[in-house]
Amino acid sequence: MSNILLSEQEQIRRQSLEELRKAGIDPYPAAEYKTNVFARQILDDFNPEKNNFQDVCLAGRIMSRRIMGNASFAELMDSSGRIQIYLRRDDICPGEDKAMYNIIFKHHLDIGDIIGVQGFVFKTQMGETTVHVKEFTILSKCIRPLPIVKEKDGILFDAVTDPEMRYRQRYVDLIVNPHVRDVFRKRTQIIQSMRELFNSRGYLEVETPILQPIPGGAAARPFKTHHNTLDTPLYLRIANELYLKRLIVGGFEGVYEFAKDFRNEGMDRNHNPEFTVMEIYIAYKDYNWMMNFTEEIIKKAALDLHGKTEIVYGEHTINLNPPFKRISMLDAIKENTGIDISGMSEDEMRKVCDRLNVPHSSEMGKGKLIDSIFGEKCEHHYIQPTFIIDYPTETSPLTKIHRSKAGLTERFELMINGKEIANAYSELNDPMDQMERFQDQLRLSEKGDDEAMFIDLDFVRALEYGMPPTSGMGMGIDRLTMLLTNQPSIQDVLFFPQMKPESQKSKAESQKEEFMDLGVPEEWVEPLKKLGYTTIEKLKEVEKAGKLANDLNGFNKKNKLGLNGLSPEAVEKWLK
RNA sequence: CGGCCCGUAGCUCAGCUGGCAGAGCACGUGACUCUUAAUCAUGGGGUCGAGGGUUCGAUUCCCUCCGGGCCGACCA
Repeated sequence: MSNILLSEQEQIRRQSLEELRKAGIDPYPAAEYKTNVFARQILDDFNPEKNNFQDVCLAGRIMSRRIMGNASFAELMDSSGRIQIYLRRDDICPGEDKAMYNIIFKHHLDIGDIIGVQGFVFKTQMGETTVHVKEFTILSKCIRPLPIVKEKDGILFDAVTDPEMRYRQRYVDLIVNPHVRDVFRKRTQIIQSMRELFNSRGYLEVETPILQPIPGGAAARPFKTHHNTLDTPLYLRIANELYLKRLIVGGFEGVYEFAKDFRNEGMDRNHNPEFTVMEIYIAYKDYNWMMNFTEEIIKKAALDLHGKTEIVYGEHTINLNPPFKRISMLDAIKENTGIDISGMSEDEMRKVCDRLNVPHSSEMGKGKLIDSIFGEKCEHHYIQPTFIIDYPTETSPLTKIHRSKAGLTERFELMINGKEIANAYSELNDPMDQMERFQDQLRLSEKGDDEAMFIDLDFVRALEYGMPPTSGMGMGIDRLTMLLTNQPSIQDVLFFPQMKPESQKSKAESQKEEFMDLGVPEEWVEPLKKLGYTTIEKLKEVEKAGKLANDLNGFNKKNKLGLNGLSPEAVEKWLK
């Protein structure tokens, strides 16, 4: 009875559903439907001279229909693509009873329904490879109208473009925008490509805690939650770095994890509160080795995806063929600003910041100032893949001190298209140095730096048992996927990007129970609301009960609700 | 958090200085046995995001709120 709040098209589809049931057809059958082919295989391999595909069975969603009296064409979309199907009344209904075609197919099937078809493949006069259907089976009825997207030669007409619909109802986006499915297939291919490489080297894929008592391994604000039984706070991980290094201490030589991390910070085209990072740690290696390995990972992913290392992103063509440019952070600053800041004091650096219009504040040390200059003046210039190496110690508390350059660490970030794709170190394995660095972080935190790292004493304890020299690297899978699939926003490479919750009802609308308290029968509440009486206040403003009763009875008749008529006296009682 | 923009039929979008809410596709009915953005005829479908204000009259002007986008700030 809630049907009256549905759109006309939804009501019609629900009626079709009932008609199917009345005709003895289950619109949601339970049985397995055995198919023997996908649309793509037919389109690729059908050859009229070979006369192949003469007994095919496939299943998919009806995406368009062209009915011409006693014959019809439609398009069926399965996971592999779209193929045209052809139905003739006298094939579907060989006997006297033509209902299966005339009634069921023509009137009770809609765009969006999922059906199975069995028949043979042929080419139409227009040369279109088509399945001539001898029998069809309804597999699932679609009772909500699908946005209609027409297609001609790969061009979409009236495509669904509203970002809100695309992200909130990704299932609709995936149905009507075929290229979207491709992006997500490629995302999985990228991960597979990396996993293959790591497994071929004998590295172990592992899982580490998402709920952590101390959110370590990065500088970021965490999501906080609470465990009832332990009565203790827990945090969603901002990184898995410290746990993976514990495993290296434990004796594994190479470990990696594709990890969901969570950061309670802003959202924009490059940031989502939850995101995926691949982190890998390999014993007895240093960051120089890791640069070579990173080149190999990126190159392989590009080749596995595109068969070449040259990719297009927006207006740029980017070449992912190694070797990538390597430049130290200080040289990068010199390259982009013409200023050599090496050996400068903190005060001198502040003057440089002022000259370059780089914002800075009093609690920033030399490291942060360098970081800031690089971020403002250099980072976005590195379109072609570039390793920025040797970062200041202050901003790299988990990284080994540089073997030869004072004040710096053995760290690199890989920049592509002006954005960080990967971050790696020669891992700090000196437990006493690590403890001091944590204490430095604590001092920063006390000064008000809310992104300073927490101290993880158990991690220091692990290092005290001895961690082999190790190099580790983290790579942003979402950003890498954006890059390799030419997508401008992180929302386009996440199936379900974070959105504000949809508000269900406007607060102004009165609840059903409030109307029923006034004596309105339950089944009349929705007709009342549909007529504009959305609140009990509006109902009480009504002066002529007779007219309202008349309106309601008229609505009842017009929409064929089949409700018992209302008397003016009954309506009069609601208004008191 | 700040600036700009958007929200009208299932979808894509028009709607001028305020005056009866529109188109294409989709949907209903009818015709049509090789169509392909099928075609032809015909019909129905709207809380103009929500609430308030100004006005004789608001989809249109003003305010508040909700949702979304872009840019910036902050943040990896």
